[in-house]
Amino acid sequence: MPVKETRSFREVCRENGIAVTHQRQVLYEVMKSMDGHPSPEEVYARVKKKVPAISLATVYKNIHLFIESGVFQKVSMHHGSVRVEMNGEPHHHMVCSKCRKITDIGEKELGLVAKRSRLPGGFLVERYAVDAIGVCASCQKSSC
Amino acid sequence: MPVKETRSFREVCRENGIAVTHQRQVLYEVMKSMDGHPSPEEVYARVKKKVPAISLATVYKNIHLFIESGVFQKVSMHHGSVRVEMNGEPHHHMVCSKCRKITDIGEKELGLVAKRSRLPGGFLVERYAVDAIGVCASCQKSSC
DNA sequence: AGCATAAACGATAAAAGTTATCGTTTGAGA
DNA sequence: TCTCAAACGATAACTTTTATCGTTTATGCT
Ligand SMILES: [Mn+2]
Ligand SMILES: [Mn+2]
Ligand SMILES: [Zn+2]
Ligand SMILES: [Zn+2]
Repeated sequence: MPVKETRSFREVCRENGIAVTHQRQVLYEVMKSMDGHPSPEEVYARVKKKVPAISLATVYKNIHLFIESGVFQKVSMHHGSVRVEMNGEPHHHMVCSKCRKITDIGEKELGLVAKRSRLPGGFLVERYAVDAIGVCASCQKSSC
Repeated sequence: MPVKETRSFREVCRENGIAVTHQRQVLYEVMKSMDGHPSPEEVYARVKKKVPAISLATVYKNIHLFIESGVFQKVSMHHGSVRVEMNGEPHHHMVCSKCRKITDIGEKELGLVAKRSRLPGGFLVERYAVDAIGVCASCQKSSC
């Protein structure tokens, strides 16, 4: 069973043209075993137990690599510096995955339906925030 | 017309029990005039043209104050450090506004949105990311 | 298996974003 | 006008992320 896991990781690397290093492999397996939505520091703390000499920079570099390769994803497009919303009207956002531009869009234009105020686990909903993630018109034209 | 604006800002301050300082007032008016979703640094650059001696710390402190008072909002709950998603199944998130915990929820349990792949302005949608923002069961019990 | 080379690694400095500290200034109520 | 808590500016400190660079390692080719 570790054999199968190893083979599948090797295939992932082969597909994406990246080398199979010891650090990379342990990182991949540790991350796969983690629940929730850890930060790079949390991943670093975990993987350090198995590879004590690993560098935080290596963790960051490989998390980026995994995300670029589609092996894992980012929880949100909105990490980094805080952004302020001055538009008091309830609305949602279109987020361009190329240029990261955030554009307002009303609920009606979005075609949004069905709003539950209670969700499984007893979660009480105050509001919904929807991101339509894709490519803006300007980035579709320019082939960058 | 500047008189009316001033009065409304004074009322906002009165309602929230905060002092009407010169910096605060200019900051409020500059921010209200800004489109999009600026970062604190962008706000700072703008307000500095009108109050050159203002400190970046003052900008940060007042942005927080405005957000806490509900005058303005944050674009997203997900600023700060990047979080990695290892759950490959398509899903959305419940985000607790008290403890900030992020919990997975499937599309079916959520009640979901309509799926338009084209949005106004020629935006091409790749996927939707929905945050149900509210209070988790644990934070409902504890009255903190 | 041995070799060459590009990629990856670890250590750490630097950059970016944010918060804390502290002495000085100012707004609000008496 | 006077008093004092609140707010301000300057800047140090902290957090998160990226860049740099010398060393090590994986890979493809004999
Ligand atoms: Mn908006
Ligand atoms: Mn998730
Ligand atoms: Zn774009
Ligand atoms: Zn909570």
